[in-house]
Amino acid sequence: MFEKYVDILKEHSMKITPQRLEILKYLDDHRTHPTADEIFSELKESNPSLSKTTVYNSLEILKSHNIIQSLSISGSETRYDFKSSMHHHFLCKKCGNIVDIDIKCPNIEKVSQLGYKIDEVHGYFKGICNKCAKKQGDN
Amino acid sequence: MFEKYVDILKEHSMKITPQRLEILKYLDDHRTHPTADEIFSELKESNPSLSKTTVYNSLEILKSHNIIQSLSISGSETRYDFKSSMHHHFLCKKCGNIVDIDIKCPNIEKVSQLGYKIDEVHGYFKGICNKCAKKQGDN
DNA sequence: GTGGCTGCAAATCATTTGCATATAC
DNA sequence: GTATATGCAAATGATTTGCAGCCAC
Repeated sequence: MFEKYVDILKEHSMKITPQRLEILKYLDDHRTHPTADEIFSELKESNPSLSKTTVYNSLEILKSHNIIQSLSISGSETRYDFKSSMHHHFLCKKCGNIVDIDIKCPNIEKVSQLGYKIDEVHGYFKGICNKCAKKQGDN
Repeated sequence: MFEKYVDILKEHSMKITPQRLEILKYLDDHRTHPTADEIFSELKESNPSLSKTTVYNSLEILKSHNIIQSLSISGSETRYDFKSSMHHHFLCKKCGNIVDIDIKCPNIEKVSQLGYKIDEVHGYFKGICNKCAKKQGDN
C-alpha cells in the first residue's frame, strides 16, 4: 500500500511518518492539483487528529526535496502536484479545472544560454476549456 | 506628462482619475514588477491621502481592460507589469530580481490546437541569475 | 535518548468588503 | 445630477510562527 512512498522518503533520508505517507499517496492518487486545505480536509476524515500545520510542513519538506512541486496558477492559494515528467498547465477560468499540458518547453535551452541557471519552469495557460466553450455555445 | 495615460484610459472609456494616472505612469516608468504595496508606498509620498484600496481597485480595473498584467511568480504577493509585447519572466531565488525574458512562446499554437481558448500565457523560470552565480563562485 | 515532527492556538500579511464621502463627466 | 471612484476601518483567508508533547530512528 505505502511501500512506494516509504521508498521515496527513504531515498531522500527523510523520516517516515504516517502523515507524510498519506499526503504523498494522496497527491499520487489525485492528480487534480489540490490545495493544502483540500488535502487536509480529505485526510482529516480518516485521521481526525491531523493538523493543517502538519500538512503545510509536509508539503514544504516534500517540495524542498523535489518530490512534489507547487503551482501558483490560480488565485491566492498554492496548489500541489506529484512530480512527474515536465509539463505545463492550463487553467479554465470558467470551471476552474487545471489540466496538464504535456508539451516540452523549447525555451529552457535558450534561457540557459542567456546565463540563467534554471531550477524550475512553470508554463501557465489560462482561458476557456473545450467543455466550457461548448456549453457557452449551447446557450 | 500624463497625456499618454489619459489617452489610454480614454481609449478604454474609463474615468480619468489622478490616482489611475499616477499608477499607470508608475508602472510604465518602473518595469520592476512591483507589488501593490510597493506602488502604494511610493505614490503615497506625493499623495498622502492615497488609499491602498484605491491601488488595488485601480490595478484590478486596469488589468480587466488588459492595460496591465499580473504575475504570480514570487511568493505570496501579486506583482504588476505594464503590458508590452509578450514575454516570459525569470526570478532569481538569490537576489529576488525578476527580469523579462523576451522570447516568444512556441507552445501557444499547440495548446490552442488541443482545443483550449487561451487568454493569458505565463512563462516563469526560477533559478539563479548570472550576477548571483558569479558572486557565489567568488566566495 | 534525542532531535526532528506533530498539533494546537495565536499571529501575520496580502487582499477584499462594507460603507460614507467625494468627484468625473 | 448621478453613477462611479476614493478612502477608511474592519473582515477574510491562506499561510506562518511559537511552543509543548510525541514518536521515528
